[in-house]
Amino acid sequence: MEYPTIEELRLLHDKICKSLGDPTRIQLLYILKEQSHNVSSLAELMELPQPTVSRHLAILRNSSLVSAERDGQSVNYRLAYPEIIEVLESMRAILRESLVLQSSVLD
Amino acid sequence: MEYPTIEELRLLHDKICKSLGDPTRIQLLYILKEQSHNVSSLAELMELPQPTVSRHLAILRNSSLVSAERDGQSVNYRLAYPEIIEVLESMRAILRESLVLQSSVLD
DNA sequence: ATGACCTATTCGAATATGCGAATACATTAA
DNA sequence: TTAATGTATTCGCATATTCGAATAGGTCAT
Repeated sequence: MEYPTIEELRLLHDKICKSLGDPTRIQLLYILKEQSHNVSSLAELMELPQPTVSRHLAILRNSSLVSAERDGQSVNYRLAYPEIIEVLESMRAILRESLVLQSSVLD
Repeated sequence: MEYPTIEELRLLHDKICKSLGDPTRIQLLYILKEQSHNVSSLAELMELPQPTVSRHLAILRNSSLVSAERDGQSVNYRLAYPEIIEVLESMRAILRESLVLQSSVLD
């Protein structure tokens, strides 16, 4: 496992980590994990204004985490790299571990 | 694989993802992957002021990603969950894939 | 207790991020 | 072309985050 350069870490942060730095975007990824959706469908599912969803999708698109394909008037979004869900699941596992550890300290 | 609730995603974001949302903290994790360090050692390695490093370590500590153990006057920091490096490596793999894909589009 | 050393926290300013509202853009049908 | 539908972007504002500088807190030796 090579030690990444500072520049690469900065790129990693800019492109991926920063993208995951908002709960709405994480939720979008989990919804898209199940199936692809267009913008208005996502807006309805998440009960958020369409421009808000569109903005978040633009960030995810810029990070290459989702891909967009126009289908007539609407634009269909899907996960570009389903592996990102496994990444999030690994984080959830760490989170669970740490919470268990913390609660056991209280005993 | 269970579908996480919005509350859980929000917790995931607050505790883990937000912590990864800064390049300095990512670099700290990669340095600590090699071996544990105290604060001033990290500050010197990263060429950053001690308070800056201390602040970032506090955030990582609050996220349970690093653990601190006092050793006399200094405080030794180490990765609480080395798995976090694998998570970051998975993100780097996705990043590489997307960059390769983008460059091939240019051909 | 005092000084030396290491670490943590606070404060103010600068920057970044997210949101609502309005609007611009794109596509299709009539 | 015009209207309708769906999507993207812009503008201001509010909030959040980061950093440098200064300072406070903790530990140990004298």
